[in-house]
Amino acid sequence: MEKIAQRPVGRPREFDENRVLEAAMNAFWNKGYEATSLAELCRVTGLNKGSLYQAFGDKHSLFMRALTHYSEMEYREVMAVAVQHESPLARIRAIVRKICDDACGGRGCMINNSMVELAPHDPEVKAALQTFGEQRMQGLTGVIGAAQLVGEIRAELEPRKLARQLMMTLAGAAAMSKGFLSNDETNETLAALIDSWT
Amino acid sequence: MEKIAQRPVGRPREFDENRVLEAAMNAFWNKGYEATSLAELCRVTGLNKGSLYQAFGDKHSLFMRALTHYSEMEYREVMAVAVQHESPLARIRAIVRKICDDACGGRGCMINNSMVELAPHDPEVKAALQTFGEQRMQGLTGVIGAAQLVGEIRAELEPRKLARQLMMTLAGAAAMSKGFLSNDETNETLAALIDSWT
DNA sequence: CTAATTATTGACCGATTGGTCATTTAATAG
DNA sequence: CTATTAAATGACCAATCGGTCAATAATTAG
Repeated sequence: MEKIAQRPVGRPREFDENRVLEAAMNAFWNKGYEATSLAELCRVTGLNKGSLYQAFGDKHSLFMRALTHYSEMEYREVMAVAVQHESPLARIRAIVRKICDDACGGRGCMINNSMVELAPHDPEVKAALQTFGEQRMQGLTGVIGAAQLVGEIRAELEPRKLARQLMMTLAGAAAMSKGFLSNDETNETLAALIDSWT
Repeated sequence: MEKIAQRPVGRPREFDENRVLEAAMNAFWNKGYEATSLAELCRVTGLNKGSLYQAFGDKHSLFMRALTHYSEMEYREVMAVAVQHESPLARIRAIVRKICDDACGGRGCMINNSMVELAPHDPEVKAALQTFGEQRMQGLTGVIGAAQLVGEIRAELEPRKLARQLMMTLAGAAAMSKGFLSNDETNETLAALIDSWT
């Protein structure tokens, strides 16, 4: 017996879950959690309240899904850029450039936005952000260590500390690009940081 | 004729403007603009809506006053710490430590919070933040230059670029201290950055 | 066909939002 | 005293908030 992908019982969904998540993510990314109303979410997703609630639960649950969606999307895109480069240092530079350019689009980084707006008062968001952060810390630490092995970064520096330094500077870039620094200025500053490691 | 501080005509105010501003600042600093309701502002200030509106205008105007109050308070406090040290480099370290410790109180830095939450959609806030930012950039650039003159920071580095680097890292510290890094980790990272300049 | 199951719709809900205003109160001016 | 000015109060407002729900529609199971 072959296992055919048969439809579940009941009326089928008329929307694509990923498209809806994408739309909700963009709304939250642009305006933050509090400033994004359910009416706005209905507008951008094309669904009405009832459907939104049945499919995703309340506003907070939808936000958590959108936040996770963002984290996975961003991670995937950054990895795709990273693997285009051979040397670890070139990978680091490409990763940083990609993250910086994404954040300089005027809406910053959704993870950073959420950390600032919600983390202190929302344990669920805070826990998710810590998970995403640890994931990124490990990735960066790994590639920094690799760069040291091939002599592209000075060996006496501690990979974990450099990764932390980079994470902090990227977080700062995401914030300051929203109202104070230009894309060029942030990119230049990040490049200078990495140069100081070689 | 001596100029006596005579009371103005009409019923005198029953509250101290600075205390009210302080209370409003703390509320906005804790929860951000959108998440702080007028009811909450009345609660923490002890005033009721009518008085709040007559004295400060609408919510947005009150926020601008609170934000300015924060900027001036923080600037004053940082300067007070700075002047306790003789050498420029010691001043830089003290300034950074002070800013970092303030931001690590769980509520971050109100300027950074506002940049993330409001700058992209609120021109008035954005303009104010740019002013505050420029002020700080000039201060940091100056003291970095002074440190170079006495040989505490390598002379080949550009003061403005170092100041930008420091501002970005401090902004990152303010954000990440809200949900990801401890006070010790942020302090250590910032100290390492400054060490790399010597 | 009927029964069962799930999705869609939009009217509806109480609570809260930011904001206004007429009335009262407390002071000075003359 | 009266007139004038300004602050304080809390009732009041329309609009919006997040959230619910009964009615309807679309599908599968038998």
